[in-house]
Amino acid sequence: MRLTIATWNINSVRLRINLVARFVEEWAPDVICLQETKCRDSEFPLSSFHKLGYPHVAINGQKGYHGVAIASKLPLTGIDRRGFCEKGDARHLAATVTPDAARAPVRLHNFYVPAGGDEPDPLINPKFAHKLAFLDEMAAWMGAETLAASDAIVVGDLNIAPLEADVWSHKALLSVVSHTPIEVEKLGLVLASGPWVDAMRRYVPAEEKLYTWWSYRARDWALSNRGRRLDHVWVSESLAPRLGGMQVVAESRGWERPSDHAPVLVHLDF
DNA sequence: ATGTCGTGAAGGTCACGA
Repeated sequence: MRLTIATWNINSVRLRINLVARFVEEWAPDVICLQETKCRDSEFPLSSFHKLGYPHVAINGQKGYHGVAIASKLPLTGIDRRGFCEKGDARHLAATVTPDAARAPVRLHNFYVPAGGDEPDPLINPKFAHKLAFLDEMAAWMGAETLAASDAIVVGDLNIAPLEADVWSHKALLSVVSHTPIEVEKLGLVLASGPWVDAMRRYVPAEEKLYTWWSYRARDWALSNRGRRLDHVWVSESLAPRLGGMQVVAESRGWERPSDHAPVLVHLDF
């Protein structure tokens, strides 16, 4: 069978539930991982997901900020939420899907890494310090738990564009939070806590521009095309041979009242 | 190129985070 997994920073799931509907009707992912749902669990539009064909939904929300969710056509087991940096933020959600009863299950981790504020100096910007600490804790925990030792996937808005071709201008963004060397280094340590494989870059060469986010502030996001690849899909090395394709659904950025992030889809063939 | 969004608590707009 083919398992299609999507990840999308939706920037308010309640405001954009109709965009979620349009996306899943056109792309029919088996599992959709959302970030920035921005609502309490009691406010989550659960019945909308049920009507869209996703009877299994795991949520980790909070009032107004952050929040992650996993909606699935297949049963979700082992639902778990980890807190990072003792902040009480809803930034992680894990669940297991079993695409093929004859195979080992796949563990899925959905992350929303802190954005980090504007000033790229942890000594004067507590939000940037939090982002760096979050990455350190992520690497330590993922390594200690050996998450990549069995079939596993990490998705989410990691809020870092690590490669030069992950941003519209490497030079211009070297001191812009999301592309600073210290963040890129720490994200590299998270990746190396695996072995994890950057699934998106299996399909687009490292030298080729690839974006998942375009600022709301551009007059014309498509014309200026000053994007960044902030959203990621990593698979354990054991799953890499199962990779069967990847798309960034950039057209969604042009939909009415869009999220500033586009969904990323990855296909796995079992 | 400091511009545009979403939320919440007010209170008919602003602060904050992104």
